[in-house]
Amino acid sequence: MILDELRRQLDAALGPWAKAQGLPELPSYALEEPPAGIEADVACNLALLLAKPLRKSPRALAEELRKTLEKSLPVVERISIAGAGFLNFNWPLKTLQAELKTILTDTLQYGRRPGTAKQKILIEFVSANPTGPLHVGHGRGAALGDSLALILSHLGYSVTREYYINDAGNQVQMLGESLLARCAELEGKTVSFPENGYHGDYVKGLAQEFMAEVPAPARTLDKAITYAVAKMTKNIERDLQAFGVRLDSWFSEAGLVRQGLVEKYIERLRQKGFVEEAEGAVWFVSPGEKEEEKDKNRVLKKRDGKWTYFATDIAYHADKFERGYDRLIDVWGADHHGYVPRVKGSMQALGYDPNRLHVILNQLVALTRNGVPAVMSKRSGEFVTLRDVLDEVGKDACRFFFAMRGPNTALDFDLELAKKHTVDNPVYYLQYAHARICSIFRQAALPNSGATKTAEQPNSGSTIQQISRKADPMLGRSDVGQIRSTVDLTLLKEKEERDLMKRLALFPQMLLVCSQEGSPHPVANYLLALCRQFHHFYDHHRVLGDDKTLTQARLGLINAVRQILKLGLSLLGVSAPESM
RNA sequence: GCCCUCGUAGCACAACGGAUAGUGUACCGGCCUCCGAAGCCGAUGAUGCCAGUUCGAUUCUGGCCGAGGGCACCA
Repeated sequence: MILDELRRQLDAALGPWAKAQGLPELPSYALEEPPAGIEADVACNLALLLAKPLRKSPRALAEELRKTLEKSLPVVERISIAGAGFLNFNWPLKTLQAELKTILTDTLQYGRRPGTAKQKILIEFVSANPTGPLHVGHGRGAALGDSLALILSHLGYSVTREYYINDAGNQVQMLGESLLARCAELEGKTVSFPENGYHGDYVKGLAQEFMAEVPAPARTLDKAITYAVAKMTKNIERDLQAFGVRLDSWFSEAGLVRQGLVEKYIERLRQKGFVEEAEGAVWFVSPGEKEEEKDKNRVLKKRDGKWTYFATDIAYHADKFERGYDRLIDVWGADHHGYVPRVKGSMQALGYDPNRLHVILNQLVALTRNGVPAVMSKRSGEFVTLRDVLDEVGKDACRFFFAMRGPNTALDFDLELAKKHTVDNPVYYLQYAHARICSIFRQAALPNSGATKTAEQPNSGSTIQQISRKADPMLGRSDVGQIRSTVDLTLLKEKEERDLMKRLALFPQMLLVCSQEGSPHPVANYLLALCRQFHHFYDHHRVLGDDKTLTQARLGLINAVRQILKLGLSLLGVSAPESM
């Protein structure tokens, strides 16, 4: 990507310069998009950063840097100084045109980072208890985790998505008891429903199925638990599928316990001296314990001899490391934030680098209905399922709604509002732009349009057909399939065309930001900007015109927009309809 | 009480410590004999309060006010 190239050239040119100034190395500087209204493509803050160590004014330093760089930045057309001392660069048209060609040649590889394939990442998300259907709040974690996985995959990492099924412990026990109680009710017996049981109606339905499939003598608690968990897990998987989320791996907590992995890792902790027994229970004592870290100390084995969630979680995370992953990403609800230091502490105690574990906390979704807070509890049975919302507002609107926000903002989701004002969701703005471009291609394929008149031209160089097919197998069948001409991208020189090319070239950089910040929301903002520029271009210039070669070039440009748009939307789990 | 996150326009959200704080919606005024008006152009409108660090603070630090969430031998 062109920003990488610019950075390489800057480093090469300024490394020696920095040494001459007595600096050990160049500080890590930013290359970013200047604010609107600045006549430059890339801004660099190097002079501002160096002002203090070199005790010179930023403007004077910028001037010095400009002189040093003048002859050594071939990717750049113009270097200027603005504001407090920004070094601004302008791309020559040919650089942008070359980048456009790169995009058209292989969109699906555009943005891939070298060397990433070697790194194995395990991203765990949703992991809701298999005790009931997913509710809307889970949707946020699902959307976040899935999109992040898609983005990391696109960058080239080897990504595995995993769902941790909490199918051991009190909650599923309670589900089993609730199920048996409902069965007894159906048989006409009067029973007292478990106090902390699951009151949702879905348990009644489950009971009917259970009774139909399992003969009475076999209806033990264990059987009820495994039956209910299996059904609920299947249900969750179906909901996620409808939400466009696919998991690679479903990891069972019960299986972890069964294999004795909890004993194994707790024993390892004990040998390292991090385990104590007190008050009839077994405790974890965090490494380098200080008074203020007391809260990291937690019970591993309860007085009744059962493992706590914390104990199994230690084993689970250790197991993830042992499975050979370089990086672990956990997507948790913000209500688990106090839990992060404990898990990291335990990993450190076991000898794993805690920095290889990244926990992304997403704030909870505050559900309201007409402004009134809606209670979300599986046990009480009062909750709005993800499925309900999907049915009402649709997958695309829902995915985009969650994906366009950073994980750290508590967001309000008003059910009635979401149902009424789905048009408020900017996802339609993006989909409309995509459909509009597809429509132009359909138009271009018609007889008498500027595009098809060139069919007899010699087929030298890349053709729209060839490059489109390579980049997107979906295309090339009907809409651009008939277009055949050499494409001269150097014809693209209007301001609006240039702006579009520039925006397209920023795609890889944007994905890096997502990766660094652990959030897909920059994709949403990027796509909105891209579409705005496309519509602006569309408003100023005709794509299909009398000038055949220009028509071809513009078809190439908007095809790149279309493909990046489609790719970006797919990273958010949103579809890109060809018409709407 | 202690800890975490968040306070940006009527509403919902953006902005690695940078330049004129962006976008969508809502409201107001324009634009379809021409590739999709689910669009475009224009106008109005915002960093909770008070200090501090800095050449420069929406961003970092402290305090205050407000919202949400944690502080289990639950998961």
